[in-house]
Amino acid sequence: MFQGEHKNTMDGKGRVNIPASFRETLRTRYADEQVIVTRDYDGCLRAYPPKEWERSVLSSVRQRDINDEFRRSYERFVISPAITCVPDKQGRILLPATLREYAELDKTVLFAGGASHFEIWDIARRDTRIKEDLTILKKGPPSP
Amino acid sequence: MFQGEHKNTMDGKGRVNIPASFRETLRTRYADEQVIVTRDYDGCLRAYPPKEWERSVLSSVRQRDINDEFRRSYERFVISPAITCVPDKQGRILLPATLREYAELDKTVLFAGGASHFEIWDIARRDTRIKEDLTILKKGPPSP
DNA sequence: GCGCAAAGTGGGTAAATGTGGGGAATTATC
DNA sequence: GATAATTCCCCACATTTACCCACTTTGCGC
Repeated sequence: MFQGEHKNTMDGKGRVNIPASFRETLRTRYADEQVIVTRDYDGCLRAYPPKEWERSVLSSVRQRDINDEFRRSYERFVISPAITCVPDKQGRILLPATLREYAELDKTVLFAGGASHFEIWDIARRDTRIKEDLTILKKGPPSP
Repeated sequence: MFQGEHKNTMDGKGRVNIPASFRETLRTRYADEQVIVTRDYDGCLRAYPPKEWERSVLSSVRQRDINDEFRRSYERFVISPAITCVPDKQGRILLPATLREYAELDKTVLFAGGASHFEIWDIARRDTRIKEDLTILKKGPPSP
């Protein structure tokens, strides 16, 4: 389980440290170090352990018809920019320029745990997003 | 597996470097260097390792009747402009003028990984396309 | 507080990757 | 057949990445 929010700083080379607790989860629960990072359509990046990537992303998209509009968009937007990141000796990953630009990451980035994945945010973006979420939540869930 | 998005620049002669990770995939997974490049009907180019070209393009089209309208269009549009590209010593391929013009490639081009092929895009075209994809994705998947 | 270990940050250097261009060989054009 | 254009095959250089080491900061024990 990836949980909690952690701020780490990205250096000039585009390297960021994965929070130790997330690395711990990767080791113990997935017997793996690497993660698959891609963009999320809320403006952040998402990282999955390879098993989860296969289980919750690839396999679900494959159930759709190959010419399905949603599937094609999803593949272009989510699948194709995905890259496998292997942490270096210090536990850092190098985020490729294209993903960094998309998520507007600069110095301080925020790692946010999800159940079986985690997100990587630019702080400012996350803040505005959280505010939006708050108003959505206060309205309450849709009736049905 | 071809994965990730990579920006490379095409020089005045029409040469572009294939991203190193794609070349790596070609070597290790296909024991080959060359790729077959053709047009895709989303406005970009598509490159296949020869084996995949045979497996996922040629063989599937051959299953259609030779007088089938779709097959005839497909052959004219996709099969016939295809050319085999062999990387030079630096790992670059020379894209023929006709394909370059079709995809409106000029300076900076984007290589986007697919499962068993990759695409070559003009950045601006890809961006507008991605924006469309984003609105499709935010609407959520169709009810199945 | 003090000390230790773990976590996080920064930078140097060699290798790998990407870019540009010259000139010979080949092909096209008239 | 001569000339122009294109392609191929080198070499040289710039940029980026991988790998290593060292330092600072944080958390936690006594």
